[in-house]
Amino acid sequence: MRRGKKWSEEELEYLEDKWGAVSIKGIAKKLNRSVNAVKLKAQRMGLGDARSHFDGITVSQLSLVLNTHYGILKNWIKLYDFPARKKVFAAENKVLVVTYQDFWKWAKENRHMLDFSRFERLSLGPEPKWVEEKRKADQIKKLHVPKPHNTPWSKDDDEKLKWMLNQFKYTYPEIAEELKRSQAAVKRRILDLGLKQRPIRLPNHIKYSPEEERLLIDLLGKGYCFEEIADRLNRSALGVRGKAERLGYKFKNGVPYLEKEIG
DNA sequence: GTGTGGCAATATCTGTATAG
DNA sequence: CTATACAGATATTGCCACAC
Repeated sequence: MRRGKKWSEEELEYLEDKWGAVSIKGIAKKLNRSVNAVKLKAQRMGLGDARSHFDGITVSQLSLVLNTHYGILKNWIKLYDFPARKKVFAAENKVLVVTYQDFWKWAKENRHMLDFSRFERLSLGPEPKWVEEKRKADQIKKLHVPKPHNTPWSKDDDEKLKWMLNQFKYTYPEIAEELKRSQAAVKRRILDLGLKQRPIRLPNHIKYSPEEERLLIDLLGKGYCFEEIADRLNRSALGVRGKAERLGYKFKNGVPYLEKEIG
């Protein structure tokens, strides 16, 4: 003869999902059961220790693994739906965490935001298949644009830029490669320095063949940088970017998407 | 159509600080 | 030592205009 309520499917699911993520007290309250009843059920389900059950990482630790900054992850949470949530471990403190599963799901959609060359493979658990190619793309990007983001322009950099412009024989790809920055960065710097000279333009009457368009779309989706795609198409990164726009792509923090696609 | 001009907006990064 | 907050500086991105 049982005295307790029978556990519904929904309740069991909830328990399994929140075990280790929400305090036992919280689960008990939500399910309108006693703390003991919840503990007992979890034990019988073989869920194990709530604390070690968590298959994820704190956001703070993740920022270290990714070799970025805590503030950047906070920005991703705020603006890009990074799937972090508050979790109570041992004490009262709530800490931002993300499960590996949630992380990889988000990472797939936002792969362009992540630089996989910054961390060793498998340091965040088993990696989905697409990661291998993205990491390769990121390593290639580093060859095109070796200077880390926000690297200040030195006097020498600026002088070299001016000198090259004054030769009136260098293109964006050539100047960017020499300065180890993206072509877009070079373009912006020319503007900021108030220079009147411009790199010589590449021919602008070469139509993209269907194969070229397909390659562009493919590489863009896989996360290759514009410089690499441009090299393969024998064009400029600026041009490839423009073509991507004409193909209907929009960009949000480097992540390409098509307007008509919903979700 | 294609590559690029121009510029506002914003992400990244550094540094400092606080609390547990 | 870990987790978090926040501000300032500036390098880079998003977007659309525009000349060929």
